[in-house]
Amino acid sequence: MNTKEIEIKWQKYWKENNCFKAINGSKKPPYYILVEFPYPSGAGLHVGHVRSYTAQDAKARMKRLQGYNVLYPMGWDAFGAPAEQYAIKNHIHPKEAVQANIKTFKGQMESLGFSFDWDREFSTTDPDYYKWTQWQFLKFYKHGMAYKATMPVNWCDTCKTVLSNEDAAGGVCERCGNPVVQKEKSQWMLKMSEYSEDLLKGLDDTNFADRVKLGQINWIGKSSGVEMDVDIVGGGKFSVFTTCIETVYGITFFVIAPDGKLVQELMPRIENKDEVNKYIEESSKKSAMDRTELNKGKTGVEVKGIKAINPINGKEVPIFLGDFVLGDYGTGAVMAVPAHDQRDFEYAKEHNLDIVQVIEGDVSTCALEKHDYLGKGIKLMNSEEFTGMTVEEAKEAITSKLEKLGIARRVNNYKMRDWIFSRQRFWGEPIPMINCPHCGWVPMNEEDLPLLLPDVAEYEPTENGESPLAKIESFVNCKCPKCGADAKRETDTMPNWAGSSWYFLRFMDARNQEEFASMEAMKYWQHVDWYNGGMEHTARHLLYARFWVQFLYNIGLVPHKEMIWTRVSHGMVLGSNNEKMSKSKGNVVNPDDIVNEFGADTLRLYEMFMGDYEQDAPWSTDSLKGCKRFIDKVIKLKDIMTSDDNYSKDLEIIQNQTIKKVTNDLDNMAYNTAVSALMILTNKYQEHQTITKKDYTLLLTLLNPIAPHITEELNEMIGNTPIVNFTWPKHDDNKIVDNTFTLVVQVNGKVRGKIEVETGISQEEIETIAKDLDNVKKFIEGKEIVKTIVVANKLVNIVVR
RNA sequence: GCCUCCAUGGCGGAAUUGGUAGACGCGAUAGACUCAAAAUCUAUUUCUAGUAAUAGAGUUCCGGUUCAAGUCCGGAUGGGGGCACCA
Repeated sequence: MNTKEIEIKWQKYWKENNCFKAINGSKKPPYYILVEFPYPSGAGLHVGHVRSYTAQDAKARMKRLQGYNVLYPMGWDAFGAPAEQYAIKNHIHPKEAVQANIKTFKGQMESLGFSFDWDREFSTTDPDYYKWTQWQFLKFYKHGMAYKATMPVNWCDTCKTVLSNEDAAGGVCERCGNPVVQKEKSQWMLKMSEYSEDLLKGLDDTNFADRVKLGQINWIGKSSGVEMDVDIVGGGKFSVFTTCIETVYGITFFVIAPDGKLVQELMPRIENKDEVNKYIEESSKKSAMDRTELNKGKTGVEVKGIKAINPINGKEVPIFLGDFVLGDYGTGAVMAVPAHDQRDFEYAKEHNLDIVQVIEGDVSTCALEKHDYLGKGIKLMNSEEFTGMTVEEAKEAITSKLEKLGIARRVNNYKMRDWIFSRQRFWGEPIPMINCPHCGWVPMNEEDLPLLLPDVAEYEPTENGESPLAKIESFVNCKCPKCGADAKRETDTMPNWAGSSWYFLRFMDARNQEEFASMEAMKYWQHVDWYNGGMEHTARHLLYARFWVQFLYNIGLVPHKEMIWTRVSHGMVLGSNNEKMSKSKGNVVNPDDIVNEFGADTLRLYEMFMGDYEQDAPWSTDSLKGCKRFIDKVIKLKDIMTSDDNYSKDLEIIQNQTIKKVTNDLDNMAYNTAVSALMILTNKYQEHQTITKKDYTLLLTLLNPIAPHITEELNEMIGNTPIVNFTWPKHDDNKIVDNTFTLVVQVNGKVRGKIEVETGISQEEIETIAKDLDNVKKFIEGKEIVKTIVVANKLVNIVVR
């Protein structure tokens, strides 16, 4: 059989008959299946894409046969640094590169027969789409959720560009190898931290797996503690946050951030200015992650001439600069209790500082930390009136006392920070803000959107790190929408995350020219039922998207606070050497080659069969061939088919078991076992010598979601109407259990015999049969039977002594 | 460093959630068909001993709970993912 011809034939049939069109407002129950839309890179579709798209495609195809109005859309996440880099390197406008790449991707997807509703396709780079991304940014701004702030960025002075932490790893620029410095930049920020609590609570309204929820919870990073004011000798004060206020008597120094405001305020009074400035200079070269690593957290320098006062006992203690404290996180200062915090302990040893123990236990070699002492009834020491209280009592009593003194407050602290929303890049959505010399920052009028990216070829980086847009005068110069004066546009663009934070809403109503999506459409679809994507996106992308949706909900623009119900993450397809596929390693498999040589159905089937969907799996062409062999077996079954239009009676049980298994497995993303069940059914059919038309049709139907082309073709050849119009089969619970089962007989938990017995046999009968087995007798003879445990329809365990 | 997930034959993996470890597939070995090869079909395939029945060992390692542990608990080792400008 010519797979290529069959594939093209059915792909054409599906397209011409609008088989996969989702209808807004349909009477059928809605079912929204989503895969993360890809970034259309020049490399073309990856076999990893094929894995997740096939998985969701199989689910979509089954759900349609089950009577659902299925929305399975596809689009393009095409803004971002890679497209810009590609453009600079190849002297091609990113717009053109993206268009060409999308064409390739789409052709590849079509060749694999994915049942996307292409009528809803869009790219985040379409003005029709980013108009609404900009419109939503204006909503953030108008509701006080967007603001400008000065933030440090990784800067490469050679490449004249801002770098990600990844590209700046180890303090050197990934591209040119020169040292990376920290540079202050004025950036647009979204007040995501305001949503910390809501984003935590919202998880209750989702069906995410526990580990996905945990990822979100940890990212938000809530901790309850105390914020305490600390006076400086000779005037001034700062505050610190701690979750361990019970150790307050153990403070022997404070550490403040080298990049914070406080050190600058204190500068005139600092005696060792040169030393301090040198340290500030050094730490500005390190990224946040390098700074906070525990084993590197011991560098620091004392701020001489200035002491802080421990508010609980009035003791004067030194202040240090330490780069493990970040200026833009928390209060930019921490209290240090070396006896009860390992990092402080090591810091104290390194800098010869006092260690004062305030909780009972051994602190001679390392700190006694909170996980060592909490919840164990351990008592305080060296803590004035609190000495002798348990840690838990003291926590409360000390907090109350400090509160009464008016120098401390109970607060919740969140790790999650505001979202840095500016990028100094060309290839992103322009931020629709105008800086007027008289009015300050003024939002564009909504009716003037979209603010188009200028259609010029000047996207190379600027000398000073401004966005390439800053060089384009026709873009920059404009009139203030408020007063009409000459003004200048914001030249930063949005991060790639912006467009992907709400695209799933647009798919619900993709051609709407009046709104980003109508409330009616969003109410009809309700939410994304299954959202599939990569592991690497389960924390941040999902959090950004949830934040965006919650904001839109709060201003009345979407119907629910959470618009994504279930999130699943697929494992990667690795190269056959078990490493990530990459050109440099030469282990890349191109899906086109596989489709041409083995057919789309074989590739789809193999990728579903290769392993647990949520785990990484290495590519194996041998295993792929095994899947081809399976499809050939299914084709050959046609030769033993009779025209009998009933099911074979003796295949009833295995058939009903397979229906149940495949249906459940497709629902639960257990594709590898669904395929395995179909292989077992096929093997049974083969042994059976003849099968009826009905038997064969059932197999083709169950296999159809995974291998749609060949099953449609075979189904047509045996005279049926297309499977795409079928109703999905249902199993009969009365026909999945055999009337006998294999009873497993154990003695002391070890299997000593197996015997075929009737289903539903009584406990007494089972015991009698079990004890009568020769091999069992050997092991129980002359021993006392302590007890006998029977598991219904499964096993019996005789415990002897 | 912090958070998190994972670890089962020669290989990919399965195990109804505490109840037969190794389903299904690959590979390998032997046989059938063939002048031959490929394809296909049949049989065997966790390890050790045994012709076999069967016995012993066995799910990264150490320990625990239980009649029963791949599954639950404690600890260790190794690997993947995330850590805020790659997406």
